[in-house]
Order: sequence, then C-alpha cells, then structure tokens
Amino acid sequence: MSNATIYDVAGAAGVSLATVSRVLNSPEKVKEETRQRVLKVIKELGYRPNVIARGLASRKTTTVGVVISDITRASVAEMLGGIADIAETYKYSIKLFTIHDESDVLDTLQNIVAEQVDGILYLNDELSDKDVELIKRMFNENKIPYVFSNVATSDPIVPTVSIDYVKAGYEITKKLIDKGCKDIYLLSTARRYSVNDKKEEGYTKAMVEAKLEPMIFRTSGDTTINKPHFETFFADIHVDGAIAVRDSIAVSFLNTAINNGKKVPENLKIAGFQNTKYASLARPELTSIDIPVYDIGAVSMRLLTKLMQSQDVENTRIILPHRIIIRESI
Amino acid sequence: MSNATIYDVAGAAGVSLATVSRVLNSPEKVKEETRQRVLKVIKELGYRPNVIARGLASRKTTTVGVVISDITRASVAEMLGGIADIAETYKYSIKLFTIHDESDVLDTLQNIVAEQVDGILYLNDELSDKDVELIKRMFNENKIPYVFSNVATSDPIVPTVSIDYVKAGYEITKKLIDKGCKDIYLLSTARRYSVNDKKEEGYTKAMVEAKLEPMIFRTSGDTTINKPHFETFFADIHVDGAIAVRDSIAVSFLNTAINNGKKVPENLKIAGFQNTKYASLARPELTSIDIPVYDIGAVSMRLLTKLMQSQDVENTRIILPHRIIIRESI
DNA sequence: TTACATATTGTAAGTGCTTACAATATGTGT
DNA sequence: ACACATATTGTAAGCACTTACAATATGTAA
Repeated sequence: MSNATIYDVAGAAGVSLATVSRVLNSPEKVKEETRQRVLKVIKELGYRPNVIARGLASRKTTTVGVVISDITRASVAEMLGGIADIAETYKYSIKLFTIHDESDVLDTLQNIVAEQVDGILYLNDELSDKDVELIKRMFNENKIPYVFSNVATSDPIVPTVSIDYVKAGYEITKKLIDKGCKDIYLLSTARRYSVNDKKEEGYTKAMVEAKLEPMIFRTSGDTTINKPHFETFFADIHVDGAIAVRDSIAVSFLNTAINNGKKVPENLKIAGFQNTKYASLARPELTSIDIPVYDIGAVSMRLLTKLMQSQDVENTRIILPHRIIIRESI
Repeated sequence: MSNATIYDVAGAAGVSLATVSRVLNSPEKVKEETRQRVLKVIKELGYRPNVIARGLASRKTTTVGVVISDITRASVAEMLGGIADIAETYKYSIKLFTIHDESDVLDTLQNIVAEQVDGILYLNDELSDKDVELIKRMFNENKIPYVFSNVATSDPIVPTVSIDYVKAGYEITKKLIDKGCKDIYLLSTARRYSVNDKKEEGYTKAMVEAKLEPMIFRTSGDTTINKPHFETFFADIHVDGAIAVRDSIAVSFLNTAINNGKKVPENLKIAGFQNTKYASLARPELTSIDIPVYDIGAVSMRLLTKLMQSQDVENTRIILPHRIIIRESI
C-alpha cells in the first residue's frame, strides 16, 4: 500500500510524473480539474512522497538538526518541547545530535552538515565566546543557517535566543539585599557554564554596588554530592542569603539548612534559578527566576525557519523576558 | 571544502566512483594499496558522503524514528538519553516525532514511514493493548522494525522493553503493609496510563491478599492543582500509607501532609515511583521505586538495531529489573 | 606457457523525486 | 480565421550515491 511511488500515481491518474510533483509542490501551476484527479488518486493509493528522494532532488530535507549536550537536564528537554511544537507547525522534522565532553565538536558538526539538514539549532549553555566564534565560522563556511539557543555570547550578530542572565542575577541579588540580607552567597557549579558566569556577573555587580562582599561557593552539580558539601558549609560560615544557579541546588541547600536548625526565610533567604517543579515542590516553596525555556526553544525554531527561508530578519539576537517568582523562601 | 562529492574523490584518486564507494562500504573488496590512496584523498578533501543520496541508493538511512508524546516528562528525556547513547555507538541518527492527543496516530506513523527511517522506537506509557495491536499491524504492513519502550502490553510477541509494573506495585504495597499500614491509598492520575493501570493492579492484589480495602485516589498529574486537592483529602480521611504513581505526586502529598500536622514516617508512610531527583530532594527523603528508564531506552535501542539488521533475537520482550530505594519516608 | 580461478576495478543502471525547457493547448483581440 | 500571449502538460536531465554485472588483472597448477 504505502510503497506507491510517484510513477504509480502518475500512471493511475493518466498524467506525467511531473504533473504529480507539481500538484504537491506548486499546485497553482496545474489545472484545477487535473489537480483534483491527481489528489484523488494520491489518497486512494495512500501515496506519500519518499522524503529521501525528494531531499536529494530538491536539496532540501525539511529537517533541522538539534545539537544538545545533555538531554536529561530538564531545561533542555523543555526547550526541545518548544522546538518540536514549532517545528511541527512549519512541517520540519527534527534530528537529534548529542555532543559530549569527549567529542570533537567541529568534526561532529561536519557530520551533521553531511546529513543535509536545512538548519541547525545549537542548545548549549556551556559555550564560551571562543567556542561560539569557531562554530559560527564553521556554519558560515558551509552556508547553513543556525541559531544558538540559551547560550550567553557577547557576539553582537550571531543569531541567538536567550535571556539576560546578568540582569536576572542582578535583580534577584538586589531583591535579597533589599530584604536586609548581608552575607549572601552565590551557589554555583564547579564546572563552568557560560550562562552561570553571567549570573555570577550580575550577582557580583549587585553586591559591589551595595558594598557587600561577593562570595561564590562552587559545588558539584550533583545534588547527592552537594549535601555533605553543604553540611561543612553551615559549620563554619555565617550566611543569611543564598542564590543558587539551579533550583535543584537551591533545594538541596535549603534542606540542609533546615536540618541544621536554620529558619527559612526568617534568618536565611534562598532563591533558585529556572523555576522548575523542584521549586514548587520544596518546603517552604522556593523563590526562583522563571526562565522561559519552552519559549526559548520555540522562538529559536521560529527564527531558524525564517533564516532557512532566507527571509529578512530585523533582529537575530532575541532576549526573552524573565520573571522572579516570589514564593515562601525569601 | 565540504561539498566534495564522490566524483571529486574518484577523480583525485584516479579510480572510479565505484571504488570509492567500496572503500567506504565494503573495504575488504578493494586492494589495500588503492584503499589507502582513496582514504588519503577523502581526508584531504574532507569528503563526507551525502547521507541523503546514500539513503536513496541503498534504501537504508541509518536513522531511527523515535515517537514520543511529551518530551518534557523526566522519564521520557532520560529514556531518550539511553537511546541516544546506544544509537551513537551503532552510528544511527535519531529523528524525533511527537504525537499528541489530537493527532491521528496511524496517519502520523505513515508519515514517519515515508521519512524512510530504518526502524521505529515507540515510547508511550499510555498505550492500551488495543492501541498496541493497531500500531503493530501498521508497522508490520510496512515491514518496518519497531520496539515499544516502557509500554505495558499483554501481547506476548510484540517487541517491548519495560519493567514489571504489576510486581513493582505489589512489592511496594506489601512493604507498607509489612510496616503496619492499614489504610493505604494509591495516588494515581485521573488520566489513564496503561503503566499506571498495572501499578494499580499490583497494589490491589497486595491489598486484597492482606484483606485490606484498596483505595485509589485520582488526582491531576499537575502538582499545583494537587495541593488543594490533597488539603480536602486530609480533612476527612484517615490514612497511614500512600503510594503515588509518580514521585512528584508523592512529594506534593508529603508536603501537604506535613503542613497538616502529620508526622512522616511515624504516622504516615509515603512512597513514590520512578526515583527521580524529586525523591532525594524531598524532606524527609522519599522512598521510591527505581525504574531504570535510561536502561529501558538503551536496551530498546539495542534491540532495535538487532531487529533492523534482522539478527535472530531469542527474546523480544525484555523485562528490566526495578528496585525499591528505601529512604526516610517509610 | 596455458587454462582457469580469483581478486580487483570499471561501467552503467537504478533509487524516487524536482525542475528547466520544450511542446502543446487554450484564449484573446482583431 | 489568424497571430500571439498565456496556461497547462510532458520530456528528460539531473541529484549523489549503491551495486549487479562486465571487464581486466593477477595468481596458480599443470
């Protein structure tokens, strides 16, 4: 049934294969009457064009490559959700590519290009400016449209969809300062992520402005390892405010604090980043910066479709708004 | 650079394009000396075969279609992680397809088939036996290898990788009973998922065996909606044990219970399913059934590769082991 | 040295579609 | 009815590979 080719349709409809192809790709070029006839046959035969053959002939595959590092991170999955939804409305398929620490990025990207995708979405919050520069050049050489999603780069022209992490870091820090906190720690990751660097930048700015000393505590991202890490923390240190670069770190810190007799938010205020389910499932519920990851994905994909169709885009650097979701922890 | 075709390589190496193709696809058929020469040229030119053209000619695309409903669910993302890792080692690419409630499943699957994927992985814990039957038939008609991941079906021959949810439900219930609980609720979802039905089945079996009355409380999956739902629950009902079909529901219930003055685990024991990060970030930490979702994905993909290469597989229904992770909440 | 098997390479016919170009049909104004 | 513009359809040449088959080279035993 499903193996009908364009020849079968042409034969059954009494037209040439070119006409069938036109019915599918530029229907305005074929007479209404024949078009209907062809469409009828297509339906009867259950014909679906072979996407591969079409891709070879037209040099367009209507698929985009999505490059990710760790899909299991909630933010990545959520972004993918946004991407998938928009891709569907524009009839693009999604091919997934994983890049890990050991992989040769440029080599992998070459492979992706060889897969003949029409465009590439690069999701990676770890990318440094130097990485971005390199990758960007490679994409340009191959003349393939691309968008970076949720990467913090200072490059003014590379297509990017993200939020203003510096501002977000600044605002939440300011908020804690305004509430009277003096000894505010930033709980960041040992491993450097460029977006976390931006959060740190905003935090530091707010602290310095308030003549407070910025203090950055680096933990592993792994919450099971965090706990003992945090225990020692409470033994020695005075702290009345904490901002974590991720909700999960914030919750882990929060739990340890309470187990060590701290009252939250009375004598310790805590905030997280991302506003995941973790935030609302914490007790007390966690204040968090809401980052519209789904939207970042969706908008990225939309931008990419425009670039792939070489439409004019006024602005290829899109900054989405974030919000502070105030809950019980501050 | 990257646009070299097989002709360019052939020309530069002084061989026919067939030889170049052989170097890539059946190197044993070409003389060592010429092979080296061709490989050298390939490297120099940075030649990568056009995957689309190759797909058309060989009728193999070395890509698998992965069908999901909601990627933002942690278990789905985790499964995808396993799939991606194994796919990579076997050099398969992954194409993602989303099916939502409104979509015409069979139609979507036809489209996926038209995309010429070599095999299909169907992740969906909502599938009923009837659905599975329908989908299975469609795949068979199109002679396309497939594996169902994490679906609960009683069909004895359809390729499936999952865990024994009935057993898991039974065991955790038994555990609570052994700890002295009498009024044990199963917190399930209003929306029916076939895997949740299995959990319920196991729960009910254990309760009936112990001559206790099974009580199933159905909530929305959405934790923000759960909370008021649970509040009313505590007003009227006596409960000393609760098993939730998801960790997030368990944690939400746990928090509400404690806010209502319950002591956990002293006079209320709670367990969840999945052993996500939510479980270890709860206070007290949540006992949970560990479901090896990553492995389910990985094993599914491995099984699929075998089926795609029409290798003999002794057993196409794989049940992976689960474990109860005991933490503070029981 | 010859006849034959085997190893190695080349030739050319697909693979299922798109699309430039050519051919034909239709319609317009006169 | 004629000349011409336009609408509609068909023809055939790709697209970048794989692979069956043919051709040639190489090696072996007698």
